[in-house]
Amino acid sequence: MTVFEELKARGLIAQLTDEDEIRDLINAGKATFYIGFDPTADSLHVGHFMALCLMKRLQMAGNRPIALIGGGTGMIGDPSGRTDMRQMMTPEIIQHNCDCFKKQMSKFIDFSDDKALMVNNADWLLNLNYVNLLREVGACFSVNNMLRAECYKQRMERGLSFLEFNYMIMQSYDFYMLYQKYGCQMQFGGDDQWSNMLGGTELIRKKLGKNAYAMTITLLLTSEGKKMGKTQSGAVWLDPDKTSPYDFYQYWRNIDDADVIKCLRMLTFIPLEQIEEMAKWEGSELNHAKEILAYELCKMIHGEEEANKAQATSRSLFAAAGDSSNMPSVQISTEDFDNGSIDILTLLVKSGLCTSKSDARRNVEQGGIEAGGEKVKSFTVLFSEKDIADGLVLKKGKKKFCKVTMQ
RNA sequence: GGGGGAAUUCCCGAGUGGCCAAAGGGGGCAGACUGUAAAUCUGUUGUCAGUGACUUCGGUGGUUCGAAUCCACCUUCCCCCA
Repeated sequence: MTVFEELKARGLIAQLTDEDEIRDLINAGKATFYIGFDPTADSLHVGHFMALCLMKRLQMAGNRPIALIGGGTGMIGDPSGRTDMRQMMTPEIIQHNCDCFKKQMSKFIDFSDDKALMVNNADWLLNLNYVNLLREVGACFSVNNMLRAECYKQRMERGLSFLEFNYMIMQSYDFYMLYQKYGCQMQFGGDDQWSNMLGGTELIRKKLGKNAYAMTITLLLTSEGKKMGKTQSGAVWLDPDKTSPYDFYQYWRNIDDADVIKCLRMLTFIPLEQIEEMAKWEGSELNHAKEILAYELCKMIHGEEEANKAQATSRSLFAAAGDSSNMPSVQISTEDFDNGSIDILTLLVKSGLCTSKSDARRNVEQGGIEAGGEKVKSFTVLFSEKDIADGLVLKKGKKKFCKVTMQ
């Protein structure tokens, strides 16, 4: 199976400018392509992961990826897929985020011997001269067309600043530069990037008279049409300090039945034949597929060791056997005790399971709290240092655990 | 540059002097049922020393016994005209 066929079979491809050309280029394994990443946070998240996977798959087929960090475009902010204006970020934050991205990506993509490149568009965007830029590429963009683009249309109702309107031009300019500097013929990205990417291929055609191609990856949506990788508390991060390997594992372990197979196909490197086997599983059997998904992804991001730990912890907590050594934990010190004891509400807040004492009280009242395997019946229950010395396991609801230990 | 409108709790959105910690919906959390799923039903959803107190309705002042609600100024956003 060729790379292209595989991408297609996995359902990764959303739109392409020219299917035949792109297929031949990437199957030949000699192409240079790029994917851009805007430094909107100090860690990559699940949304970026799809793009990283695509890079890896293509790299394994011999192609050369360029990871473009948007140090320059980040100064503007992409309006695509947004209903409100992005908050402007300071140059310092952007720089910091760029550095973080770099670190995470190097773990995943092989950048040795120029097998992949990492460049920052700040290198050329920040020094652009306004009038020169307008004269150089301004004539190649039709405002009429731009306004027709889906990503701007959505914003016509709520307002779009000139700053953000220029984002497409900056991104197109990137492609134009990369084409000239590195012979980069293709740009890949999320499906919400489609119009920005077309801007680039158009620009290259108009300025250089050359063909360049664009392909978008299917956005990973849940069966309910929401973006995957978002939780109530925000994105699911790849940085273990922001989303612990255990939480990362649990996110996938708890995924909807309807989404498991899709995720296995799109996110893992498990051979398609095996995935098709799993697709036949039904009912509670699917639970096993979820475990596989969670383990595989955890292994890819955090390494085999962490994946094993996360799985062991998860199994032990839910199967009530094995060790609890890797569940989320907090340490408290003697100072947290009042007269040698600490109450359950304080403990719940300290553990991070509850956001406030009111919240903790409500959870206790509703019977949602267990401590050391026993349901907490009253919010006045006290614990001594001795109770906690060996590690007290708190449980909120069915799935949230935290082990409290003494410092 | 001129004119008009808006800002309410996590989000949407009601509230136009006391009955407002603020309707309704969404989301979240918890309980029941389950497969660590979905759907459904129930409860809950500002904080704290919980039958009470305290802080919240863009900001700052003011009127009033009493303000999310009235007045002034400011900030931000949207719409129409140029």
